Amino acid sequence: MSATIPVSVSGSRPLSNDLWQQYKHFWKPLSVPAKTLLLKEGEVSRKAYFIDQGSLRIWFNSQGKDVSFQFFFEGEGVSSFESFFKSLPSHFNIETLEPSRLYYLHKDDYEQMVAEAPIIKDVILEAAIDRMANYTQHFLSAIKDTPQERYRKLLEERPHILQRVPLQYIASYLGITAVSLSRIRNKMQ
Amino acid sequence: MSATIPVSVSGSRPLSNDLWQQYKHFWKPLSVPAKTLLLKEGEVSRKAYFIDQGSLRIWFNSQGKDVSFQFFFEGEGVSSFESFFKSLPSHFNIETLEPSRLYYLHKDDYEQMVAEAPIIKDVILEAAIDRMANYTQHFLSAIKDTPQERYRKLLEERPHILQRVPLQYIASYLGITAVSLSRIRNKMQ
DNA sequence: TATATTTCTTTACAATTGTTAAGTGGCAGG
DNA sequence: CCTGCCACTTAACAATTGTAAAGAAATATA
Repeated sequence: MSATIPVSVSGSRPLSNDLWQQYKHFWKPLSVPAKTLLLKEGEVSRKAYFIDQGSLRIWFNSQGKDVSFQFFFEGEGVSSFESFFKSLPSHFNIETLEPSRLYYLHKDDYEQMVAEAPIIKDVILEAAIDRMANYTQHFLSAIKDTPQERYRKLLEERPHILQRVPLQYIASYLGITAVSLSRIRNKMQ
Repeated sequence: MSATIPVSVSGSRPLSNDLWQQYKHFWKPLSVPAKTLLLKEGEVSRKAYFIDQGSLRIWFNSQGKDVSFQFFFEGEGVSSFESFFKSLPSHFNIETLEPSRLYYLHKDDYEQMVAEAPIIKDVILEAAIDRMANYTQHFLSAIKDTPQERYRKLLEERPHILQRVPLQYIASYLGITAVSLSRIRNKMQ
């Protein structure tokens, strides 16, 4: 495994530690082509993923429209947090953007892991709080910034996204149409 | 105390249980007038609040503009989650909208509580995941719905907000100006 | 390489929103 | 009762965005 298994299971930065190393054998390798659906809207998530190579996106269907919600790359963990931890139907689809080499943790193995080492829950709680802070920032940006500002911030803070994610997905992520994003890009020369 | 101390400490529905009842003496009563600042942007939160009577809002300053982020009412817990649990400077202000009767839990007492009953962390984790699901829905609505639709949903799902929160605050919460909200309201007769 | 398919850009027009400023109504304090 | 303050509405105009359709560019597939 070239990247380190992260503490987070839903998109936070990777954060290795002894505890996690101890249980990394629970993570199983998986290689999939682009556009592979790893989790389908409405299904209960039984797996948390870690990206060794490639990229994923989380999206959902809104009145026939494909709306991207978040993008993930090497070294990041991905899951439908609420679905995985609470065994509820997922509101989202999880799909590969590129051919990807992944590791996944099955819910049964996760259960065994926390049964053996309950302290792992602290790690999960911290990850959940981090995730929440992240979503909060997303939401705040959506209500306080214009689409131009959101695009400019994305360009500054996560330029790699622009190089690896189709613009139509980025447009829906910014809450605008592909046409409007194209105009914004044109205006910024 | 007329309302039950909730499991959540950041806005989820109240959810009493034996465990929580056992520690409810840690919560101290506090009565404050309207527009009282309970937590200031940049400060580290040392208290989590529970609303017995009245209402609160979380807001922040964005380039001189007052942007409301969330509203809370009787029976709800309120805190700057990340600030309280991770002792980081808060990104938000917490302020009363109306004269309010509150209960608060000091961070020191919270520490003692989880030291005595570590299982309370499970409850916190669940609350955190609930919060996250909530923020997620907020964000999704912000990128997929028009301001009209968001206003219509607010009217349907949380009509009490319209009756107790000034429209200017609701406008910023919806990501639009007070003028635009007024037009939308007018258009919907 | 050639062709097909997908992605992105451009255009024109309608609809929505922001901005600024003026006007209306309610409410509290003197 | 009056005055001032605050919240909300309305108006006019500029700017932005959505929609639909056509065209250009890039990518995939044979």
